[in-house]
Amino acid sequence: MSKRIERFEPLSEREVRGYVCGPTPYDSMHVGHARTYSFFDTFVRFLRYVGYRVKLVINFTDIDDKIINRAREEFGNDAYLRWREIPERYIREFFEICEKLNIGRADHYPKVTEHIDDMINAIRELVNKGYAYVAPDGSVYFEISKVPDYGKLSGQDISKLVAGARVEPEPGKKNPLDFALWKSWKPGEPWWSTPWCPGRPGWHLECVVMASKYLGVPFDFHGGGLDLVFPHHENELAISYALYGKYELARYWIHVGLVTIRGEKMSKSLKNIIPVFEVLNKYEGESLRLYYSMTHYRKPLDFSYEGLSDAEQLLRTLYAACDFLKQLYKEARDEEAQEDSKVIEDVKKVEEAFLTALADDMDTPRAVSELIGLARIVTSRLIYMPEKISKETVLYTLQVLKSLGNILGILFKVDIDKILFDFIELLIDVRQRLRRQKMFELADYIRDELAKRGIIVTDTRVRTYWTLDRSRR
RNA sequence: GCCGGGGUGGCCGAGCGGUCUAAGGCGGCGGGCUGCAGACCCGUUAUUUCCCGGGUUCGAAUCCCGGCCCCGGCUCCA
Repeated sequence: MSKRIERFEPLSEREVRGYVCGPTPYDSMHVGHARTYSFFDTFVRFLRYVGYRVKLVINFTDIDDKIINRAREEFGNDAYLRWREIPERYIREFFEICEKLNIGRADHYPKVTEHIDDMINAIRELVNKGYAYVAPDGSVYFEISKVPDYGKLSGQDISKLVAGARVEPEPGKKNPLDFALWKSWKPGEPWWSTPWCPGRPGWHLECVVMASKYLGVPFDFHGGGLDLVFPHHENELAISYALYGKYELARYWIHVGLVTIRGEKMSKSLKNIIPVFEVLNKYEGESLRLYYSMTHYRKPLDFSYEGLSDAEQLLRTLYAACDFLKQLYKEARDEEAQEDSKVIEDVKKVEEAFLTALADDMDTPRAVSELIGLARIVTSRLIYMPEKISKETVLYTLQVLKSLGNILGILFKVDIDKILFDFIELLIDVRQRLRRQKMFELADYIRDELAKRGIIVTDTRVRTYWTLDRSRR
């Protein structure tokens, strides 16, 4: 609310409760949606890493104009009977994409259609308290002028908003800015019955109702895309003020910057929307995940495949470091060694810097660069001195690399099946023997054939290291 | 019109009053390692500089004022 970066202090000592505005499942998720959910997943992982219990709720607005329209397009006159297929399909897709992007499960995924009664009760209360009124057609509107601070969250001045070009006054509204809590039924639309009229819920109210049901009010953070600040979150805040008497639905509001394409916002009219599945046809979700982390969450992210390829390559470097460590482990000493304390100290420094970066308004780009620094320690120093470090130090380094990567939602495919690992090691050993006997043709053959299978071999003066390319599809 | 967010190297992107002779990545260049190769390693790649013009300060990319430009929001929006 202050428009400033504030120190994050949860309402309760050990637990953080958060609500993220989920999708309206009427179409495929695009790279902008995925950015938002990826960010909050990283945020939650970070909070957990530093010791909080986190309760996260992400909702589905599964009844809405856009869903009805989509159903009409697809099913024509059957839309009335089959509209539920639309949200079902896209909610399924949402979860598939979350899985590919390694976005962890929230604690609850409430749906509007499963909370109609709660919403009706809330509307009744709002009407009784005088914050809402019933229009002649039975629709119920929220009266924003009853909320003194309306506009504070988004920094809007209501007197100026009225003049806004895009406000299309609806009959029955006292003020064009009043918004529908309940929309009266029109032919062909789904409906639920209420004391006012058959119809369906409007946008905004559901988030307040469901957040309060699953988290209580106020809760710690409320998030979503930047485009939700106005009117959505402003209206949520107004509703919660009316309902709970406090102009504070959530302690902190976190809004993720929008994704642009060549500097412009993705939109249907510009036909520049990039659905997540399109990206996932060419890249691993993990690469996209890292790509997101390379831009600070509050900044706009100008999506490009070039940038994504950069991220993919970085990810290879990170995995190479992990794989090298596992091979290094075999060569490292059993007992404590000369360089151990120095290495451990350096690794700890990186870990600290990484966490400091995230504690500073979730500076993931800085965190990424720290993580790369850690990979560099491995690929430029450690692999050349197996005799100077202990197995324990190698394991420790690997564990830090993995767990820091895990906060960013990456490096979750480090483990390699033991049989595969041993098998590759065997081939590497055979190739080494061939090289020693100057049978380079055969040695190169092995290297090439391994490369075709995504195993990249690197000869160094101490050992031949190899890495599995996880970005291959 | 009103309200936000921005403008940093060839590109992406950190930095938010001194440690900036500007992190990190990509790309370029040079080299190393190697039998060769590399998605390996090292070095180098902004140096009258951080959109422009003023100002504050011992000191500014970082703060203030004034411009210019870009993007977004103003009931479809993550």
